[in-house]
Amino acid sequence: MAKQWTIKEISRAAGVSPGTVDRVLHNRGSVSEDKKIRVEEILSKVGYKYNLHTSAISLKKEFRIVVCIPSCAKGEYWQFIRNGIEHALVEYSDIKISCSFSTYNQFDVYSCRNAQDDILENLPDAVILGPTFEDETRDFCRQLDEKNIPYVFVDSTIEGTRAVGAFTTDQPAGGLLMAKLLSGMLPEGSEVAIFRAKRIGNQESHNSEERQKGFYSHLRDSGLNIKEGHFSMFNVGENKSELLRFISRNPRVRGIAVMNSRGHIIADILSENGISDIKVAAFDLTDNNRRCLKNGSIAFLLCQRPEMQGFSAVKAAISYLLYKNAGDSPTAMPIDIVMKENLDFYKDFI
Amino acid sequence: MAKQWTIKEISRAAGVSPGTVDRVLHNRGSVSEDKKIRVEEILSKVGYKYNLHTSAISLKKEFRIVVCIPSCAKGEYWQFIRNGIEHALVEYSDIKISCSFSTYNQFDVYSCRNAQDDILENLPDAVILGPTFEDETRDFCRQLDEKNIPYVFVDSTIEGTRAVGAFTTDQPAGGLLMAKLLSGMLPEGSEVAIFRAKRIGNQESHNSEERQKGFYSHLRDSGLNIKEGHFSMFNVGENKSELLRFISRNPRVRGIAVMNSRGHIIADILSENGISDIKVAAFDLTDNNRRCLKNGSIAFLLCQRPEMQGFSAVKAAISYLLYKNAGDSPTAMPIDIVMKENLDFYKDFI
DNA sequence: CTGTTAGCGCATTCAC
DNA sequence: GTGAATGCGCTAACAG
Repeated sequence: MAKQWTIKEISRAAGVSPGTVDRVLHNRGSVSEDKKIRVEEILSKVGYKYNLHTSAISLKKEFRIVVCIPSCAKGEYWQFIRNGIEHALVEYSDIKISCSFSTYNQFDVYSCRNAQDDILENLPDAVILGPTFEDETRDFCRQLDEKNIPYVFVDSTIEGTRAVGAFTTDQPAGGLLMAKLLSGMLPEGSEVAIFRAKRIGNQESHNSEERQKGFYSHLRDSGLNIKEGHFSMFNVGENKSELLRFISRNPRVRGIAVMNSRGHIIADILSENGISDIKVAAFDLTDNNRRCLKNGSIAFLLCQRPEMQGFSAVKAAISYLLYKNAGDSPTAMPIDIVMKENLDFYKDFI
Repeated sequence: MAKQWTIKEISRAAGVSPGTVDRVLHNRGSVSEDKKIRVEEILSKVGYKYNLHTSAISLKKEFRIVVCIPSCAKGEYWQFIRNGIEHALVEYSDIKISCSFSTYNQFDVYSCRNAQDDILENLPDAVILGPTFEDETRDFCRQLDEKNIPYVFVDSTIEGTRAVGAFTTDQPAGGLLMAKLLSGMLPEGSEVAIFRAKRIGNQESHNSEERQKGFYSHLRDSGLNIKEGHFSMFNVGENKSELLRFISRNPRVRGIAVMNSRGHIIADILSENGISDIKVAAFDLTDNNRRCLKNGSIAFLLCQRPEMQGFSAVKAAISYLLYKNAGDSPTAMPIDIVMKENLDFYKDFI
């Protein structure tokens, strides 16, 4: 048990007042060079560690954090990130933060710009950012930089920005893992198919693309034959006929890898049509995917700890706001493999 | 954002002093019935929530927690539980707790009894318990109950005790998952083998047994042929010849499931002897297993979040010590499936 | 530049 | 039975 030093003790040891130590700690200036050095020496010698909570109670200011992420229905991916954020707000409820959400439609650039503009008008103390549109987000970050507003990424990060934290998944690694797992559980001589969502406009989902790269990088060597299919996330009606046609044209396909969280769309069609010899894999433990995992129509899911991302993002924001601690490189979340047999244990965790 | 009510505000609303509110909060008595009711009404109406940290700073008492777990080498399972505990102590360093470790040899009942006796002499405020020997631990818990010392389980729990928290894994589920995953990745017509550690004396590891039950429960239906093998965790020299003999006698075995964390012992022998067509699976992400996963000699591991167990145990102990919050039923950790491809992301997480 | 001090939310002691 | 006062570690405003 390392002893916890207090500011008062430090000040005594340095022969200065607590106020001076506080000034040194916060780089508030107005401290003579020699005293500053003396204090800093002791500080590092005893390994002084801030007390997040006691310092927070004496803080008058209320920090305003705004979260800019896609809106989504209950039980979908972004909802779990949101849960993690809200969990953190409870965990850190002694720290005076007000948090508001500025959500946008992830398929509509304009709604995203609107959300970002709102934030720039409000000038919060920090923002948590779930990026969907690369260019817009990069632009937004530049403006936040100008205004000295710190931001933290969840889900994925945008290169060339100066975030104070980022909690993401290595998407190519996810794709590769999916390729290996799925191909490993198919009978010899099978083919795999990769399924991607058709998107409105030409905006292609960045995460899906990255995953697909990883997926192909594994199967390039294995010599397995890969087919490509598409489905719609909106015009669900047409999916059935299209999928059945795909299957009849590619009778040796025994595994379908869905590059986003909509595996349940494929899985439901298959099980409704009594097709049980094709294994489906997808990403994220959404409510729908959970259901399909349970009834066996999805073989496994790869999950990226959305709650933990949200939780960590809030923690990182607070740590920066209070102590200017910026996280170094992005933190890659574990990629959890969830199957019917361990599904029940992935619940409510951060 | 739900507003956080303070004791002072509550007292104003109830027309009493802060001291009175505190007395009803802590059931300290010396409060007239009518005031008590008035305060409790407001308390529940506004959903008053303790502030763990601010209440801790004003607490004079230093809580003494002692951790009674098996000792182990660096990079082994119990070490990670310990890491989680130490992580929590840092996270909650604003709360005055002193934590000491009373470790025992997990293969020696006497050392366990000694560790427990030490604790009973010291009379700490709470103990965190990693049970190995069932009878001894049950007895120990009974004595703690008598002395009103709360305890929290990590790793596994003992039936019929009154722990204020337990963070464990569903071992049969782990065994079942291993059976499914391993058998699913073997070529048709293969056999699987289950390997268990020979133990000193007749004390059999409870966890291994539970896992084995789960393992068999899956394969009973699948009709797969299961062989049984043994290895020594101590007399490692004899393992090689024994394993090679086993393999030559059972030439169709293509998968070996090791029911504890010593998969690396089997994996190393196999790879040293150029045997690469047998997949090994085991439990826990120990340093040795990590190495084998990396070099491909282990196919996958099932892991039970030891750091999180340790972390949660400390949190539960604190929550009980401060507010008498006892966790309801044991909390089952997720069972993480770790393979070469997602290995790198399972590091340093709680 | 520097020391002093009030006050954050809470627990506790001490008068009344 | 009850309220007022004090102190925990820390920040910030203020006086010197």
